[in-house]
Amino acid sequence: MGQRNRLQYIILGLLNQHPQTGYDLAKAFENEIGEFWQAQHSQIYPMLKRLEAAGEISHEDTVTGEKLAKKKYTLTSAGREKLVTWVSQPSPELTPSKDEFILKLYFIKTANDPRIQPMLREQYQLHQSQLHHLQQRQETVFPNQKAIDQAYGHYLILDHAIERESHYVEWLAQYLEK
Amino acid sequence: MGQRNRLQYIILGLLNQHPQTGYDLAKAFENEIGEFWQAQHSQIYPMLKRLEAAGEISHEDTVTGEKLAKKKYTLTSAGREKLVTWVSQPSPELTPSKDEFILKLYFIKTANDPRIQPMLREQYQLHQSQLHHLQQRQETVFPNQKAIDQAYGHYLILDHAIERESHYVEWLAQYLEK
DNA sequence: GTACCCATGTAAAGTGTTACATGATTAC
DNA sequence: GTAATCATGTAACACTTTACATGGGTAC
Repeated sequence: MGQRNRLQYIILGLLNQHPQTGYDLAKAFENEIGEFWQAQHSQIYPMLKRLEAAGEISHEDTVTGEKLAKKKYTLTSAGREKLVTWVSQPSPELTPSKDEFILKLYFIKTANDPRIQPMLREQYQLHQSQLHHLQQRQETVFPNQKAIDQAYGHYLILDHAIERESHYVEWLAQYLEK
Repeated sequence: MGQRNRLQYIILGLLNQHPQTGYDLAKAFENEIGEFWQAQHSQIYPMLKRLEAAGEISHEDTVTGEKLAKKKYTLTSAGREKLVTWVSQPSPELTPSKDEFILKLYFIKTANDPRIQPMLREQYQLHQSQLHHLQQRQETVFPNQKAIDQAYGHYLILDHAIERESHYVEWLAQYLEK
């Protein structure tokens, strides 16, 4: 990963939805898109500066209350163009993934090793609760067809995340002893 | 990711299966376990030095042909202990994943955007061919029950990878227009 | 008044990729 | 002989996380 600087495009994409602050972006990386990309604020703020220096975004200071200064960032037309180009480009590479639990299983040689079942149970609970969480979010964010139509992309990735978790849970259950 | 130095444990786990060279390890990160962890030789060789300095592995020089020197690494008892501890430890965190294609979908707002179908088709082909590749590997590596019993962990992770790809493909197909 | 969240930033350290470098062996 | 693969290593750079640092706003 890395070195292709995908983060910049994701920030452009998020800002294209509506102008937001760095703090808002950091929240988005925990919620809406957290299933498929992560970034901390320490990575976001410098990137916003870079994008602004490159003329792809601009900011407006807004003041809440006494003097809390926020920087609300917006795409420039150059930024919007760059975003469109990125989205239109093919993504011909499989996403590498790193799953520590699955690897631990790999290092267990025999099917009757007593460590397997507790490990499976732990992961089952972990993914089951994540699945519930995602399903609840789907119910609240997309209660009807209209909500889906208005944020189709968001619907797609949430649906994908739910499918992924649900099959992970099924796979675990298959090897769980009753 | 990072900062927990998982790579060291994976190397210990691989060496525990049988003594190997850094080159062999690099190959393993492309093949057997490439679905769930990746590392280049530039990361592996320094790690081998670190592990050896820490007394967790040791190496033996072997010479093939005229003077090709290989370093075959083996676990020490300290290394084996460290590996067992790691495997026995819980893995209570969900694996973060980064999927550029899914994110691009997120930035497309409407279901009838003309970019969606070509993107889905591209990913369909990509994951379909990956699925075939994994299925073929399963057939050749695990032709019978005996092979499964002898490398149960390997069987599990290959099975998991196949399930994952196969559901990814199904998910894509669901949104593909005929 | 205090705990929690909003809000922005920088520094340090760790992890990972690409490129640089070199040489031996094997299959054609 | 030459291309592909085996084999080992370092350097530079890019990316990511954790920690350091600061201050305002809001709910109890």
